[in-house]
Formats: sequence, structure tokens, C-alpha cells
Amino acid sequence: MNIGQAAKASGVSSKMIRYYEQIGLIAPAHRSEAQYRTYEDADIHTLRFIRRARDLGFSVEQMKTLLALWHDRGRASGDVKAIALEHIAELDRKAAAIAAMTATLRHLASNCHGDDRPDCPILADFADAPPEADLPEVSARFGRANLG
Amino acid sequence: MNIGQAAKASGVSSKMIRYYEQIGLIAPAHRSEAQYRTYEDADIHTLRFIRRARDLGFSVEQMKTLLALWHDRGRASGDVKAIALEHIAELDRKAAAIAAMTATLRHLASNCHGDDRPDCPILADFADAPPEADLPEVSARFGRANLG
DNA sequence: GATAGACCTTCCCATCATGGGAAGGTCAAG
DNA sequence: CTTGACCTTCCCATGATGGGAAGGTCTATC
Repeated sequence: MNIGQAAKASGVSSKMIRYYEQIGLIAPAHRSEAQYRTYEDADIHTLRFIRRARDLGFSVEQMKTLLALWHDRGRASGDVKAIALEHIAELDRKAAAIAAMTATLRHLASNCHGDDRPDCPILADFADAPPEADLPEVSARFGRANLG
Repeated sequence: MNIGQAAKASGVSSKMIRYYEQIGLIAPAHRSEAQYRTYEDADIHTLRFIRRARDLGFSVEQMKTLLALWHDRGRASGDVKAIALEHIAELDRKAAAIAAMTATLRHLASNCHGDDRPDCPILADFADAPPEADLPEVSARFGRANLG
């Protein structure tokens, strides 16, 4: 199997397969005589594992650990569960930050008549809200999440 | 006021103030004889506006539009509200994606005894879950959101 | 005045996961 | 033997942010 077939079979793009190889998440693929990467069923299995973990929001670093645990027949399930729980906690934090933002925005938007008149409580809030404390517990400060 | 004071007064770091100037989100600051950027109260006001919008998760592009509307005395509040509502919708999509992930993860984790035994339904799922359809309606596929 | 230290400047690099695209090699079908 | 689909490597871009180096400026203290 060439990389294109492997990509289709696993749901991981060719680009990402090469990238994962480059950063050491997966072992270097075997090569054909012409230096084409070749993949066996076991490799596809690994790529699907990665795809699944990625879909669940795990970082490459976490996937490295999970793959290592997967390949370790004697691993403790507690180790895996700990990573999962930590990740859940992180996702919950992100969800809370988003919920805080949408709550504020919904409030502001509901007070904005949203017609041709220039009067707008949303802009008024942006212009006059006092500067937030620099490091709130659950920070509402964060970059644009690429959850698109 | 120098950039450091402006940063403290606005809650936007010096680095980001320079960056916002560079990408044209804010006008180039006036300069002292020694080429130091100087800031007036009106500039701080603008920076706080930006800080507030950023805290509510707006992208730089959206902030550009919001700033333009803010400076346009005759703008229609409907234009502002539309941006806010679109942003709310996007945040809701992200929240839904996160909720889907946590639901799955919580389910898997609850079935994992999490002790010294190697048997682990989390890894079993990762290894055997069928590849997802490539483009689900509310995609669970996304990069790591930097909502830290 | 001189010097120390806090500030400022520009410039480059890193993040994280992902894709785009160029230049060139390979393979299979017609 | 050509065409087109594939593969290779290499470089660049994203978005918002920070780190840090090399060098200039300002201010307070001796």
C-alpha cells in the first residue's frame, strides 16, 4: 500500500502521515525500491488509532503516550485512564471558557435592537468595560480555537 | 505614555500592541524624538476595546470590523449584532464539538477500571473504532484549541 | 558627568497541527 | 512513448502569542 491508499484507509491525510513520521509519532515506513513509503495492515491499524485519538482532541504528545501504552502489553489501565481524565478536565475548562463568552455575548446581543439605528450596547460595552483582572481562574482569554 | 504603560493600562501586552500595529488593526502610534511609541488616553481606550473583544473570543479580523463600526458614528447596530450572533454560533459549534468529545471520553473512562490491570476499554476503542465519516456535520475533528 | 538599570527599538524564531504548492521522480494504462 | 496519477523532498503559510538577542535611550544615583 502506498501512502495515498493508507490515507484513505485510515482517514489520516498523506501530509499528516509524513508529518507524524517526521516527528517520531510513528515509525519510519518501509520503502519500496523507488523510495515510496509502503504500509501494511498493522500500520493502518496504528493510523486509525491515531485518527481516533485525534478526533477526541488528544494532542500529539498525548498520542505518543497512548501509543506507547497501547504497545505495552503489561501497561496499567490506570495510566490510560489518568490521561483520559486529565484531557476531559482540559476540555471542560475550554467548554467553561466558551460558555462564559457566549453568556456575555448573548446578554449583550439581546439588548441590541439590531436595526438601522447606530445605538449599540455591544460596542458600548466593548468601549467601556473595565479592564479585566489579568489572570482570572478560568480565563476567558484565549486564542482563536481552531474548532472550525 | 510609553508602550509599557499603555500595556499595563490596557491589559494588552507590549508585544501584542506592536503586533496589532504591524498588521494594521490599530494606527501606527505617534513617536517621540527617540522613536519611542507614545500613547494618549484615546489610544488606551481603543486598546481596551480590543482587549475586551479578544476576551470574548473575537478574531483579529472580526475586531477590525468591530473597530471600524465603532468609529463609524452612523453605523447600524444590526451590523454589529450580526457579527456577534455569527460569533456566538461559531462558539456554540465549538462547544458542541467539545461536548461530543467529553461525552465519548467519559463513557470510555467510566468503563475503564483504572487500576494495575492492563485491560483497558479506552485503548480498545481507539484500536477498533471504525474510521469516522470524513466530514461529519458537526466535526469532532479539530486541532488543539489553545484555550489554556 | 558617569554609570547602572529599566526601558525602548527592530529582527528573528518558536509554538501546534495542518495544508498548499513547486520541482522532480515513478508507475501503469493506453 | 506519452499521459496522468501518483510519489518524493523542501519551503512556506496559517493565528495569536511569547522569547530573546543586539543595540539605543532615559533616569536616578553617586
